[in-house]
Amino acid sequence: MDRAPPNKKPYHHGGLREALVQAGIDILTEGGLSSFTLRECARRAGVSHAAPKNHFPTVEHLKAEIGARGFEQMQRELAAAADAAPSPSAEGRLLAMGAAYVRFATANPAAYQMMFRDQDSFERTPHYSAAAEAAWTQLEEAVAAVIGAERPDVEARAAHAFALVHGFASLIIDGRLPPGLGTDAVIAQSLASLPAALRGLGTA
Amino acid sequence: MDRAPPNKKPYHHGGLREALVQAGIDILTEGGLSSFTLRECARRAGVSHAAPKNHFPTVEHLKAEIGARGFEQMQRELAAAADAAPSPSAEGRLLAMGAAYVRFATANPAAYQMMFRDQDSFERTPHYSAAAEAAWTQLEEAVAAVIGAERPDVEARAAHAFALVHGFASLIIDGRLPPGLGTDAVIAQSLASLPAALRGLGTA
DNA sequence: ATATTTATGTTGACGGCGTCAATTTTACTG
DNA sequence: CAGTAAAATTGACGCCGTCAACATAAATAT
Repeated sequence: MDRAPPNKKPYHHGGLREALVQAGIDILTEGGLSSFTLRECARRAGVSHAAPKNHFPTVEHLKAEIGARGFEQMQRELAAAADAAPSPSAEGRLLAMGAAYVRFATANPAAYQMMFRDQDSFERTPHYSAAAEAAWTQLEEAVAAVIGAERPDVEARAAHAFALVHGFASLIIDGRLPPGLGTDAVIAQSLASLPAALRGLGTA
Repeated sequence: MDRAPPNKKPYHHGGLREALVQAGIDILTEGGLSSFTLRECARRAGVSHAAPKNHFPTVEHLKAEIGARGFEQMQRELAAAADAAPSPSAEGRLLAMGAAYVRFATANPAAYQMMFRDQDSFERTPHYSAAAEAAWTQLEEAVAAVIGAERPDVEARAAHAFALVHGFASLIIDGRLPPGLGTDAVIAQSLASLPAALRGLGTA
């Protein structure tokens, strides 16, 4: 009857694929990107070092799956933040999303790195591609709501917004910002300039 | 007489430390971050795999040195770009530096990654720290020239500018921008909003 | 000049990694 | 109840970074 997650273990393990993903997320949370290892994922899942092969052809496929989950989780948090924005205007929603974006990245630094850093491997799986694309669409729509969807440069303006929040997130995660400059206040101040910057450009 | 680089080889190798750094840069240029290996650096320098130990206690120290060179090179290019700016105003210089920043990162993606990505290792050497700090100071001064050095939020505004260019650079390097959005024109358009954004905030 | 000390490199080993091939165990299916 | 296919184990391979022991060559001291 039951196939994947229930208490019954239909196969040898019963849900190794899912267990590997969860183990990987735990490892990232506990020890950061450098402690992530395929063999350690297997250990935590209680299987031998070669067992993952049946569910993920290479370690990059597992990383891609974890990255996809990260995009999905972030998308949920951004949507919630937009709905909970103090001002329900398009601007208010965009600013709330921007703040939530940086908050997600700094709260889950290793997962965020797994989402964005190609280490090289372009083993982008369909799931990863879809999740990343959905997150991009979410951002693009929020920008379009601010500047008007008919604007021919909506994509370019979305890229601007994306670069700003991703830049802050990356710099904070890598510790490359002088102390005191990665705070919510500083970021909120920078985000405040975003609507004007988005609107003021590209109409030329 | 001659000690370090000349044709004479006073020691066993004569300049292994420098040769390792250069080999590392070559590897990054040719094969990207994932092909960088301490043993491969040693191979290219023509020494055994353990020889680097005498010059760099760990591979992270070598990475830090290469990262430091990257910061120094970038700083030179930014200064040259500012001096060659079409408009010699503070704004013109800042915009030229921003464009040069993204250009450097995309032209040397692996070196840029080595400069910024901590892989974890906080083996920051004095040289690395000094070079990174100098680059930050350069940016801060350019921002101060635009908005006025007496502004109490110069650092925070510099962080804003830093995040924007670093965000673009990172997204492009990691291939996370939809095709066509990493072009010079799009970036120039975003940079154009920077002076107004920097000035318009934080005076409150 | 010779001896000693120090710096530099080599060799070989260690454990950990990702991947693969061969094999065994378990579940599904006709 | 077969027979097949899926899932997992074992053991090996070649890499990697690091270390300890040893060898060599340069600098220094006597």
